[in-house]
Amino acid sequence: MPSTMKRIRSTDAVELENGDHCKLAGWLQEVRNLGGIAFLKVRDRYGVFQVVVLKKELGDDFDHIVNIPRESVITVEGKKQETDQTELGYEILPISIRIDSEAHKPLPLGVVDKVDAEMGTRFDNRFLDLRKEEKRTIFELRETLLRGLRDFFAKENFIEINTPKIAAAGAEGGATLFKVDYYGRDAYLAQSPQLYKQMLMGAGFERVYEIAPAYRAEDFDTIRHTSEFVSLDFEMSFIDSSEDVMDMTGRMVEHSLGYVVEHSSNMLEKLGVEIEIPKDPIKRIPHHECLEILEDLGKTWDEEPDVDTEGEKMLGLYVKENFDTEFFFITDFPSKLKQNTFYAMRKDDEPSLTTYFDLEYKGQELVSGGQREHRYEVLTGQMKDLGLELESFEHYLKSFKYGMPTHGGIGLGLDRFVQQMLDLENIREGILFPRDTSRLEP
RNA sequence: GCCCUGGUAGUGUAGUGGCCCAUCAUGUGGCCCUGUCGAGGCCACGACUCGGGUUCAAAUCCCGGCCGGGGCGCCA
Repeated sequence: MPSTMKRIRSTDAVELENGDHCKLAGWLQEVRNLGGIAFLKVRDRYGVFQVVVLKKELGDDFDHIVNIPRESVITVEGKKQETDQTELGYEILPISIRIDSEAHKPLPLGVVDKVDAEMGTRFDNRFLDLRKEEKRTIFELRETLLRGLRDFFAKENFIEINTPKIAAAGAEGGATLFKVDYYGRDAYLAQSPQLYKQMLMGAGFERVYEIAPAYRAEDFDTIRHTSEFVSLDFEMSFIDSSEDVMDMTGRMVEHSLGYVVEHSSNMLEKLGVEIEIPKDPIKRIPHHECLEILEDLGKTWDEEPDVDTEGEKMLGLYVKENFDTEFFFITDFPSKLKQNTFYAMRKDDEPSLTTYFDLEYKGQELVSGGQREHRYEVLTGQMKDLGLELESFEHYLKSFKYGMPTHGGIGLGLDRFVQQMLDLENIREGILFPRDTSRLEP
């Protein structure tokens, strides 16, 4: 019978003396039955340990043990025996084996099968999919990245905030919002914390950041969009220009990626990923120069020239080849392209341009940000030009009437950050339970 | 929203008018095997997304439904 001995991790058993008794537990990954001897491969979060059972010692129990279905949860108590024939350098000679949870057969998705599964099958059985080490490693690394980001913001004296995810109106005009029933009233899931961040600048918080879900009811079907994603937003006051925001953004990326490399190099090795930490300052290329570069590269446009998806990829390769970096800012977005972003500040000396920028990472948009318009009259003017009803923004606009500092900030797609950092083919790989146009469960 | 593409055993696939009561692998079940680690050997089990149509004949062609994958627009 299992004793009251405490269960230890597979990797902690490495430290035990040869012959020590211990208790380990995990999922029975596979049984290698050779007839008179069988090897059980048991997996916990940290590794895979081996249990050796002999038929001549166990008799009928042997047949029972080797027939435990794969992926059942078992607890093994026994003696540690060192060996150079297993990955962890030891194996367990069991005294008792307890089945805590017998797995049904067949598995809807093999954990260590030699055949791949399609994404649909994998996400329908995500808990099984995540039993694979490389899938779980993605989320260990995602957590390290988050820790690195929070570490940066703490050092820079930002306050982590939480703003409402249900609101009466959308933050930005034109965006597609999910409608919900709020005690009989129409309400919408937040697609950005933008307006709240700005109101907190008016409240005197000076530096805030939020890491929270955002919702977009757009009909996209791509490898870089989901309907629910985690948005990292920061906002800072008393800036001189959007240069201050870009500088902060660059150092944020530099610090967080450096943090991942410093704390999780073993995990990166498991995935075979090498991370480039951007050199500060990150290269800035004005939007109009991007278009010139693209033209030189032979790109043509059917309509108004812009940095479209193809252009982003081309520019990503261009900076990689010419400047040996995976990062660059596209700056000075034309006002025409940012028309819906009513809070974007236009350049005083060149109103056809905004202070807005994107940060591109490996040829994909990662960050969007800039200096916000803090002058009440200018802001409301831009909103009127867009045809917005000022009344529905009453609470937002009020915060601009009684002392609003200059400010700016960014929004970063955390899932995209993970995707690009780890070279994941699809953004969904870095999301535990993704939501897209067709998937609402699990 | 527009465009492309797909749906065959639990899983992944081959087959694109008759050679198919459907290939291979993996899995599952059984038997053999005392050092396996992509274990090996032998045997067995298990499938054409749904509805309609064309045809002597449909997994295969056509129409529609349902469910996926991807591109663009847009965006993080």
